[in-house]
Amino acid sequence: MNPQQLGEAVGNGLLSLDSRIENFNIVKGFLNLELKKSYWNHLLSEIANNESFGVSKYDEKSENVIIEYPSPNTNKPLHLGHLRNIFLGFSLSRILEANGHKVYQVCLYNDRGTNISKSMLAYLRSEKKLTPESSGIKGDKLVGDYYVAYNELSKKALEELKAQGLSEEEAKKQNPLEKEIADLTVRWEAGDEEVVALWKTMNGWFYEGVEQTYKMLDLKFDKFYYESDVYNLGRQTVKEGLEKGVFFQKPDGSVWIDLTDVGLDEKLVLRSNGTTVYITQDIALAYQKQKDFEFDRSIYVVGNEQDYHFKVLFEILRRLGMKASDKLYHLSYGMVELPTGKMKSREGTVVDADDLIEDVIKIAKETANEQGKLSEVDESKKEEIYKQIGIGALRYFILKVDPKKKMIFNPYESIDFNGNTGPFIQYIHARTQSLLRNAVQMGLAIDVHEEENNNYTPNQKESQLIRWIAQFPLVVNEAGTMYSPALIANYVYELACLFSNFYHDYKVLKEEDTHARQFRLLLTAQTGRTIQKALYLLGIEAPERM
RNA sequence: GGCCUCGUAGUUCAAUGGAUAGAACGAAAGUUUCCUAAACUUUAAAUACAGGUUCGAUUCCUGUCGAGGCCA
Repeated sequence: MNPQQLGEAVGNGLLSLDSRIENFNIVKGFLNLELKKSYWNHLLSEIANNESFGVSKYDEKSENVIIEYPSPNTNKPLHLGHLRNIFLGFSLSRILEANGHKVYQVCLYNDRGTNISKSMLAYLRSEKKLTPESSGIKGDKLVGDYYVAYNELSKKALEELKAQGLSEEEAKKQNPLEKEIADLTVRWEAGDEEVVALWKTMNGWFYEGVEQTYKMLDLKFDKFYYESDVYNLGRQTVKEGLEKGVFFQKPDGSVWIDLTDVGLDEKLVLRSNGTTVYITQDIALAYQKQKDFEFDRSIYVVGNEQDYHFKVLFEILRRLGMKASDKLYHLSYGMVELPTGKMKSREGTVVDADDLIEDVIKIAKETANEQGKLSEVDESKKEEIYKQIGIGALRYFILKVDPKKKMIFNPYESIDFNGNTGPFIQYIHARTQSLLRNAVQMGLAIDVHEEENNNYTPNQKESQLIRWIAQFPLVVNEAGTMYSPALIANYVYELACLFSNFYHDYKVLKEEDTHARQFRLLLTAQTGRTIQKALYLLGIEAPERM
């Protein structure tokens, strides 16, 4: 039997079995099925009558999912890279909820160590001893300023040493500031009151500042973890691991795990002096999270420069026999680079998160004013819409890219409001809402009953649109299993394009055939609803007008 | 040096191993007495290179070149 004959046979079989099929044809070894026109009316009504379309309910298949992001260091304010992290974590939380899971969002603050010591030292050395209150500077920015000040102090000290004839390396070794940092860190670990008090104060500034940024982005965490709480944990786990034979001890007393059989290395988990290392803390935190949330799945949103670290961590947890250790996932995303390359704080090329947010809102406002939009909306509402559009543009721009891939962001050009952008999709949504408002004014009600709509035969653009809307639940599912908000972004852009196309070619409210008008109103309502739901999953607001 | 990503129009991004590689920005031309022109319609423009597997490869494998990352 050749492909043509096989196709005929299968096609004829399906034709007799499924009443929804109108006809079929065979092209280049592909069997294409043509559905009956009435099928589309039926499908549209079904979607319209489904309250929870695209959203799964919590049931026996649902999981407790814990997702950790963006886990900043407390010595520097958030930048563009954190924004990608935040947008991904936030969107993925919503996507997993839509898949029926219970999602807990947590944030780990890396609040100790040499970085914050540097900011503290610069503060102690400064003459003015500025605080957020005295300076009016946002807390996280101020701590960051001190961090930068430290680097300048350090650079100056190095140059002085080099002027005395020391080599680069020797100067680094002898840098008195490095010793002071080490000293501060030791005093902090010993619980020195003065140091701990300053540490608390400066971290406090940071939290106050960064939480303003979180609020701007609608982030709400279920729990905050602090490195200072977990850094000393993990010894007990190491001990148990030794007893189980998962770890082994070297003659100097240090504890290791041998992962060479799975292509990784030998990894240190406890130093010979009994202090923990980074990964020991992560092991401890994993157990802490299990205790706190009894998760079935645990997701870490962390950049891809830590791929190796997470491979090792997950392998260790697996061997320790932690519950749900087969459901650990590192959502590894690529770096955000500038056209000039990587962001470097030393070269002052870091794009600050707050500044960027402020800029995009400003651009949204200017664009709206230029085009004379929103003239009939009152002032406070306008500001809210500018914010929704600006931040929507930023979120969409970053989320539409496959998380795994590194992306290039040009602060001056990337935020566009035309084309494949957040505002375009928001605009199409606003149009649907405008149509529906006008329909109400004209006294037209939308009828979702199938039999009413059956009197109309959808054209090709309409059936295409319905077909695409019907895909939505599948896409939500796919985005969840692939951990990829980009799939939702691509989906909703296509949806907006299809509607825009339909809207351009056909009248809705001015259509004289009442059956067609009713049908199109229902289609408009369902398109609007689906765009709104998809944007919600991306963390993007859908304004009623713009 | 070892390991891990990645390489698609001028630029930024798409494409479960499937049909003529799809958009957007930018470039060129056009659409407004018509439900929002942040829109719509045309045109030009791309799979780094060389092999292999397959009926079929942007996708999988090998090598070369190039970019980035992790480890020492």
